[in-house]
Amino acid sequence: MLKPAPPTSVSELLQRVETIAGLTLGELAAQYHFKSPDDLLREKGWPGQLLEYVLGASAGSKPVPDFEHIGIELKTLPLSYAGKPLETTYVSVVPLTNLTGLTWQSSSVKKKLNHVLWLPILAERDIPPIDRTIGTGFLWQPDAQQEAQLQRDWEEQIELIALGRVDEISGHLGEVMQIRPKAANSKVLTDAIGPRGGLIKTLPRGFYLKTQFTHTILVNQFAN
DNA sequence: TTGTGATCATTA
DNA sequence: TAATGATCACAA
Repeated sequence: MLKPAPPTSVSELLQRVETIAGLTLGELAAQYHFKSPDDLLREKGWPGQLLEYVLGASAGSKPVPDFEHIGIELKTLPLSYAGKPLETTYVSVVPLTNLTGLTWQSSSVKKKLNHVLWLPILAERDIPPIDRTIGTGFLWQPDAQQEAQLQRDWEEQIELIALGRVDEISGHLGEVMQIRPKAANSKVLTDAIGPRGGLIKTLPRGFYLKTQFTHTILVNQFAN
């Protein structure tokens, strides 16, 4: 099959999502002649890349939503047999310099999470990647409470960074969204504000949604 | 080199 | 066993 064109409307995207619900990742990959690794030790991003391809998301790493025309971000959500998220969800890189004037409203997190297409995958670790089943995808936008939680976590941790205290941040901070390393390995360094106001070198970081938060999104969705 | 797609694997 | 810190492939 040819590479699918980007969906031109939300309803078209949702139709495609319905079509793939219930298939395994391996079945989908075979249909589109997409590679199928035996494990994810070296291709951790494979589920997301396969789904992006099949649903017609813009390829590559651009600072725009996956479905640019309709402003929707695609996120796969790996679930246990019990239906709980197995992993945190990466959102975006954490800015560590040039924070002056940066606000929640103008933040990358706010933009990224404005409109998300969640695609649950039954992805317990004892299931080989190709046998993992795609669930029912659904659109989500943060409600007032969720946005308030995200904003509080963002502001609290960005303030620490602005104060030059990035090295005091670890994954335990944040009620629903944490900051953790996001790099090729622990030797990668980038600029950040230091305790005396100058620049220091530190590990690149990313914002991640905690599993408790994505689980709540899931429960709300399938309760309605 | 940096950002996007994430999961791996050791620690607590 | 959940969560934090570490890691991998690829594109631009």
